[in-house]
Amino acid sequence: MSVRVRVAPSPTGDPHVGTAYMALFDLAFARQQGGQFVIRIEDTDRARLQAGSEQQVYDMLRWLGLQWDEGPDRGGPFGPYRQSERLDTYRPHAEQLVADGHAYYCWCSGARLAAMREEQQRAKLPTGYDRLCLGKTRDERASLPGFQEMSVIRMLVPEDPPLTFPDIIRGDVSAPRPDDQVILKADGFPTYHLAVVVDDHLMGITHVVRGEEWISSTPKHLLLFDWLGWERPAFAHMPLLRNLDKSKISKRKNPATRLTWFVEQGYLPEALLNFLGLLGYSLPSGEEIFTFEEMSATFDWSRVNTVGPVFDLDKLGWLNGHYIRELAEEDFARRSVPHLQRAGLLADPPTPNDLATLHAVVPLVQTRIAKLSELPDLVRFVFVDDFDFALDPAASAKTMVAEVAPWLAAAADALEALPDWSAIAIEESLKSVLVEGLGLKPRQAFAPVRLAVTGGPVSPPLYESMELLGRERTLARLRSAVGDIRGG
RNA sequence: GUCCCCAUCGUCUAGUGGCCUAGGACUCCGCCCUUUCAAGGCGGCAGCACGGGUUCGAAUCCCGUUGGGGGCACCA
Repeated sequence: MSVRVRVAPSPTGDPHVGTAYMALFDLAFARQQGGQFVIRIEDTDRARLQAGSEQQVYDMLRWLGLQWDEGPDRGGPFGPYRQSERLDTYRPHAEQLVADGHAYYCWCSGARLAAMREEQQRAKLPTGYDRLCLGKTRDERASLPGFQEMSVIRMLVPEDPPLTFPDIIRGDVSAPRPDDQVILKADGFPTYHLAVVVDDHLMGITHVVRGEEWISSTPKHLLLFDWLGWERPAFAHMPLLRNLDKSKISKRKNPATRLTWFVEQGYLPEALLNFLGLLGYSLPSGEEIFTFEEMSATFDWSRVNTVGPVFDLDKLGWLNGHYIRELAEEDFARRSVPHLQRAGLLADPPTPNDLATLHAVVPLVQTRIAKLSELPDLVRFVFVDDFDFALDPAASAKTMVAEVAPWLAAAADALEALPDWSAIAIEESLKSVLVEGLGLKPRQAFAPVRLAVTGGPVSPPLYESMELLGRERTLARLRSAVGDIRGG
């Protein structure tokens, strides 16, 4: 039997990094086994549904290069792949379970259930449905308090349900005894528990890969598989990604939860994918920088950890810097464009002139950033004309003191007379004037020059920057700095 | 509260009873390179939560304690 795995996101907002994490492991396994990877959209919660979210899921997985074989957008032999389009599929199974005595109708109102739960918690009892509706007809129930017209269907959990199961990652795992879980809601939609079991079976899913948070509801699923006479799939409960404080990764505590955030920040998809592969996992070779293909080729469930890894942005930044440095220059330039546009340094579409500037500046900055969003600050000086060293007030207060004015003036004079405007010529000229001529230390001499020309104490290499900037703009900035210092 | 899962440097991890005086990576710190900042090279700080067993031998196996996490919905 061919391996079939799925990722089953809920379209309730920005696509979650956890979805990508599961998808990566799903796909690594599926590709290695020559199996299929399926996307199923779990949109059974109408209240939390968000328009556009489903499309974002596709966009993000595609951005990461995680290609699926079947899904709502591309079809497949087991469709539809959107649960809202499979409503007719779930109800008969729920009704069958009622007919078989494994489930029952319940008319308890939300208010009654909430009150019951509160009572149980106050009395320090385990929470769970009290079976008020069990064995009653609608009419019998209607005369009791806390009744509502629309019924739900609940599982009738037996005294000794199966509580242990083999987990591919963890070995034999046991989980708590479930209560009489609702499987079909009053609005006719299935809950996750029914839908996941029915769909996983009908779609031929062989390995259920999901977060650790699902361990405790697995007995419900086991029961459903058994009642319906279906073979249980294998389960792999992945560790949960964590915030810095070790809690389950969440939007509130961690910006790195939304996949779109990584795009905005200028992380490269290959870096993020590599990083996710490093969380809770390692290659047999010990190699930390690897491609999806390398991960997939050696993939082994026994190498997946049971400990939830903290999502550490420092390491991602290092990896991202590595991948940025690996980029061909033109690729790097191309990927930089949106970030420069967002910063207002580039028009959309960019002018040919700006594009030429971009390509010229790329080699100067490629080793200097960890993510593409750091780019604008580094190259602003070459794109913007009305420029002024006071951009960095702290640095300029410290560096642009009265005694440096003559240095800058001397530098400007020398550069004005320079026959050949090249980085090498600029370097020689400046060194001879400032270091040999005025007897300054290089450090001393070049700090104000850098500040005047690039606007910051940190910049791409100075001579190359000046060459790129051109003689006129370089001289103008040096002279303007001299004027500013002398003018107070 | 209750049930379940988990426990190696700050973080990600290697480690499946002797190869461990616990290895690598990120971060941090130093040095080299250098006009700044990076990149790169070299080096350093830092860990088996604790207590009992089992064993000739335990980071590795067992029990307990402590700590952390997750579940306990007509959300997934």
